Amino acid sequence: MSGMERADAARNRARILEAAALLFAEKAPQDVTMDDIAKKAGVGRGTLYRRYPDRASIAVALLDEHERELQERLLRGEPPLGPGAPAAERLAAFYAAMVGLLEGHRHLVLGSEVGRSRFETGAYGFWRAHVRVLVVAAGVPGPDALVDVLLAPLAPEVYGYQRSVLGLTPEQITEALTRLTKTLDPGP
Amino acid sequence: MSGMERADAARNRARILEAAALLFAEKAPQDVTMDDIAKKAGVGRGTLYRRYPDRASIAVALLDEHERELQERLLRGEPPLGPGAPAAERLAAFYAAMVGLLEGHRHLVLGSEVGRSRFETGAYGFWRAHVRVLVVAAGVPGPDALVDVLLAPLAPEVYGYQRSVLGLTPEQITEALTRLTKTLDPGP
DNA sequence: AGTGAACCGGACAGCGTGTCCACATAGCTG
DNA sequence: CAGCTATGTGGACACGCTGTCCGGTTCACT
Repeated sequence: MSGMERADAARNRARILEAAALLFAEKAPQDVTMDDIAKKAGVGRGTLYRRYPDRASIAVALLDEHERELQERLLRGEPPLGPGAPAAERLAAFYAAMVGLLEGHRHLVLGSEVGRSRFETGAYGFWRAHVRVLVVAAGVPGPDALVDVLLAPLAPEVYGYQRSVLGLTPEQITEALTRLTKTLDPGP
Repeated sequence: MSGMERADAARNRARILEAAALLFAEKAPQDVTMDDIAKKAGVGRGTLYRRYPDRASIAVALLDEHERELQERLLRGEPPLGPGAPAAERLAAFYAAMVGLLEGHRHLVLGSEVGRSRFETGAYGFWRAHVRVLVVAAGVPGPDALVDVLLAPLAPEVYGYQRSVLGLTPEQITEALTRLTKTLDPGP
């Protein structure tokens, strides 16, 4: 069958992912070369390129399950993250959850954006759709422009700068983000 | 004297800047190679590298005067951009001015960030200091984290995505940004 | 076991970067 | 105006990374 993956292929995929995770953890994404990954995983370049055309796809694969879990909770989890709470509270909960995600997997998120921009990743589309629903629910006029504005501070470069250079804590950042929910209040 | 620039050097600097401006205008920053610029300017690679170690420095040089002008107006211009108006209004004026800058020189701003991140550029430090003053003036507790959050939507990638992919107008984007000034309102 | 298909891995060519140095030229000096 | 020196110039060079390609190998099924 074409849907079945051969045993050796599966084993190599696992080794690649494991090696990539280690490398992404120890140095900046743009300094991790495809050669490094192949070397550390003990496979040849061709094998690596067969499945993953670039670094980004590897990081995406590593990130996938974590993002999936959060996406699931947004869609069907308990309020305030899931449906049922007021838009502003859901947005605040989303921010807190995203800070958690960034804190745990910053290098991976950063790695998933090498070469292409974050807007081209599938995940951005999901976050965008989610926040858009909240903005619309709050009755904000012209919601489209606001969505990306609200999502912008979650760019990994911004978070990394705040954490590593400025030395801010996740709590401080979350608090500042929570302040953004004021934009959903009815107003002029 | 060591402070004096030789005439031929000055002429070549002008040719390099002119060539780079044309190239940045016609294609994406990462597709403009140092070779392209040297070729178009009619100088050798060595000459190019002598003054500008990378693409970013060239874009910064091109951007310099535009940013300087805005910085001047922020410091000493008329309210609401300059001093004298309430913090929220000054922030709104700053956003509007930055949209103008991005709209006019998006490729340059983008180009000034190849390789390094925008936080390392001198300009970011200036915008940061300015917004920080406004946030502090508004009496927001824990201002530091909020500053970068407020600055994040001005990242050229975000603006470019909103304009080119989403098809939003500068006015729509400015309006959404203006909504962010609500974060300066006194609150819980 | 035998067979076809999928998979593996290293070699290869192309591209961009950044450095280096022999040569040329500007601008000072007598 | 001619000689001198520091500065500027330009192209050749070596290196590292990318992405592709193909001969050989291994798996899974019969």
